[in-house]
Amino acid sequence: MVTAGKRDETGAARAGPSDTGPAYSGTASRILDVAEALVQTRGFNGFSYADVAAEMKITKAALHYHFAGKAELGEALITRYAARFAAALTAVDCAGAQPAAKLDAYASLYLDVLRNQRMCLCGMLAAEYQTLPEAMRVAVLRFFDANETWLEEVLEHGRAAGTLRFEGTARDTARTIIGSLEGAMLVARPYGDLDRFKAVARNILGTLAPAPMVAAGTDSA
Amino acid sequence: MVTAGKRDETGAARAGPSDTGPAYSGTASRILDVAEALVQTRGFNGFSYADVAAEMKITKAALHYHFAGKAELGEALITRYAARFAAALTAVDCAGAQPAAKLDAYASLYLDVLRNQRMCLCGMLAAEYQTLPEAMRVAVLRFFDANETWLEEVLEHGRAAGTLRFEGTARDTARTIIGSLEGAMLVARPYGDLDRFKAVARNILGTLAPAPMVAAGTDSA
DNA sequence: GTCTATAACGAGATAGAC
DNA sequence: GTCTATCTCGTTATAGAC
Repeated sequence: MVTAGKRDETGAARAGPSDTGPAYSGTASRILDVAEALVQTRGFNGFSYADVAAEMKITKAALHYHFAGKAELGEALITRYAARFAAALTAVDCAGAQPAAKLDAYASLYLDVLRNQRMCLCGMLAAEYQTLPEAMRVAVLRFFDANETWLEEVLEHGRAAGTLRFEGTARDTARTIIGSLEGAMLVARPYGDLDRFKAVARNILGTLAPAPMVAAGTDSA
Repeated sequence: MVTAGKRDETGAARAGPSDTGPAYSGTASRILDVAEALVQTRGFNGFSYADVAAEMKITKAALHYHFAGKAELGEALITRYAARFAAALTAVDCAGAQPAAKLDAYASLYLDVLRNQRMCLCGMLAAEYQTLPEAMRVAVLRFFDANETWLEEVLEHGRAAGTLRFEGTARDTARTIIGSLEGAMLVARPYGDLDRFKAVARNILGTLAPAPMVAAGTDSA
């Protein structure tokens, strides 16, 4: 599936105690880092092997050794990104905070991406969806599904505990959160304005809980 | 709204009594139609002159006669799209409905785009922003600015009349609406699921007014 | 694991005929 | 206003040396 030619020659890159996904060699891992940054800023159709090779100071041919083609590289990018995101959500769960605080933490993940002047990888790929190879399409949808599932559970727990209030289903509310935060990133990034994102996140999450959300410096609520 | 069908080359394409923007020749207008559809579905970096020429059954060279380069074509696309969108908003204003109904109409404009399995032109370009020529960048931001200004006024009027309720500034709320609807389109399109968009729109607009919104056939909420 | 070299193709763009 | 023909460049990808 991922076409990492060989395994690590040294230690490989591991995340932690729970092993998620394939481990890439140091070079393959760095290729993914560079490609990821390029896709998140320029889009999958807006970068080339030449771009990655130039930034890494290796040749295009070397890239093909690690990832047979752009499609395989793209697939690996999503898989790694999704695994990292899932790990971040698990970390939030393990912190054992209240549902409302979990939603704040969720929004903070988006904010961190935007801080690096990047778009969410899968949000970017969602825009280019029609041009993507099938394997990438499937992976993109799975990413959103995973987000939805996690949010749904947080929302249900919050509603059961009485700390979150919302109309309609938890699923629709989860989809609203995902869509709104993705869109907030999409629009805020061209303006280079973090506050634009924060204002939307505050508005969205603010309707779910009485307490102020997301790095709320001004406590007008 | 958004993207009319085909016009004959003798009549040129006019919107109505109030003339907005430059009038294109029949051919130029059809080029814009085809290119618009391609950008909205595949992105600016996901289509080529060859694609347009093929669909129109003319040659690439003919395209260059009407639009010197891809940058100029892109600029013309945004300008026309923004003018059409502005005209649609003016039409909503002239209908003289209540603020809440205007917001519904606004969301319907997005829904119509999604119905054609397209992304908002400027939402798509926002994703590709970093790769766009300067003139296109400016035009994209102006589109969002115009949306924001219009929504801001609707929101202010609604709040003054007591038919809309929201916390914070009208500007931040306007930005929330834009971001949320753009993001809802972005995510709903890959799933090919209109309901996904509707659910988000209902949730977002529902927090602003007591009445159900957006083509709410079932008022069970 | 990385290189040189190159194939094979498509991109945006131009010149000049009709 | 559209054509044929061509140019130049960048793209993905492969073969084979080191």
